[in-house]
Amino acid sequence: MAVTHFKKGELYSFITGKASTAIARRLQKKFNEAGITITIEQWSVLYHLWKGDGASQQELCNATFRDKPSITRLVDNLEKLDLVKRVAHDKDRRINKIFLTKAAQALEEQTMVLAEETLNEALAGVSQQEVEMCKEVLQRVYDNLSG
Amino acid sequence: MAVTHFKKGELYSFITGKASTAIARRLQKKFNEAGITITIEQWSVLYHLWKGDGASQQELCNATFRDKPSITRLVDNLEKLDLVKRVAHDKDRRINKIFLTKAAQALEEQTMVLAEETLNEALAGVSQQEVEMCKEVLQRVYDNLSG
DNA sequence: GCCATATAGTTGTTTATGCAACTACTTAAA
DNA sequence: TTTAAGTAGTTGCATAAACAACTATATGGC
Repeated sequence: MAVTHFKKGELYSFITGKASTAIARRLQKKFNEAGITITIEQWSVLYHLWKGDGASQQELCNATFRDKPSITRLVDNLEKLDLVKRVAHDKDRRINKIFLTKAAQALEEQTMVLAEETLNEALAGVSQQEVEMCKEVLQRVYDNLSG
Repeated sequence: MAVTHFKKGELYSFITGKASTAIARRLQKKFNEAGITITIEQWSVLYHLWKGDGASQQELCNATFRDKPSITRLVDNLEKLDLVKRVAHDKDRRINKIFLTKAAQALEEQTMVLAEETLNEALAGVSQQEVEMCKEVLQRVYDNLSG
C-alpha cells in the first residue's frame, strides 16, 4: 500500500504544476508584448470557442476544467472586453450560448501563432516520442483522480 | 523553426496543468476531510520549512516558485493561523527568518501521509520509470523557459 | 395543472497570483 | 561619510479559483 513511486524530496514538484505555470507565464508575456490585453484564462475560453461558436457555459466548464462560477466570471470579463456575447437559448432559457465577436475572431490566428511559438520554446530538446509519453501519463494521472 | 511536436487540438492541455491541479484538488479534499484547515499553497510553504526551519522569505520564493508578494501574503496568513513566526535576522534587518510553531510541526507527519496517499492514487498504473521520465521532461521544459 | 427534482447560471466570501510601485536596510564607491 | 545602487520585504490593484448558497427555468410523476 505504501509503495511510493517517488522520492520524498521530489513530491512537491509533482503537486505544483511548475512546468505548466512556466508555459502559461511565457505565453502571457508574449501576449503583453504583442499588445494583446487578455489573460491566459480568458484565452483558454476563447480557444474552445474558436473550435466551435455558441457553446453553453456548462460546455465551457467541461472543456476548460473549471467550475461554473469561474466560467460565469470569465464570460463576464470577456463580455466587458467585447470579445464574446451571451445569447439566450431559443428553447431552454436557462442556457446561455456564448458567441465570439469580430474582435475575438481576429485574435485567433495571432494568439495561436504565439501559443505554438511558446510550446516550441518549452519543448526544445524534447522528442516527439517523449511529448506523447508525457501527455499520455499525465492523462492517466488525471483519469485516476476523476473518479 | 515551425516544426511543432504536438497536434493543434492538444495544445491546450499542455498549457493548463490539468494533472497537477487535479492532484492539488484531491490533496486539498483530503486535508478538509481530516479537519486540517490549511490550503495547499500554505502547505507548500510549510513543506519547505519542514526541510529546514528559519528560511528567509526570499528562500521560500525560490523554493516554491512564487514571487515575493505571494510569499509575503502566504506568510501573513500562516502567521494568523499561528503556524509560523517571522523573526528578524540578527545581522541583516531586511531579512525575516521564518520559523515553525509547535502546531505546524505537529502537522508534518499527518499531511505527508495524505500527500503520499494522494500521489499513490494519482500514479496508480504508472510505472516508476514513467514517473522518472515525466519528471525529467517537465524539468527540461521548466529549464527551457527559465532563461 | 402541481410539485419534486434536476439543471444552468449567478453571487458572496476567502484565498491566491502577477505586476508595479513602494519602504527599509545594506553595501560599496567616491 | 555621504551617496548611489542593490536586496528584502510590503502594499495596492486587477484577475482568478474553490466552495456554498442562491435564483430561474425545465422536466417527469402524479
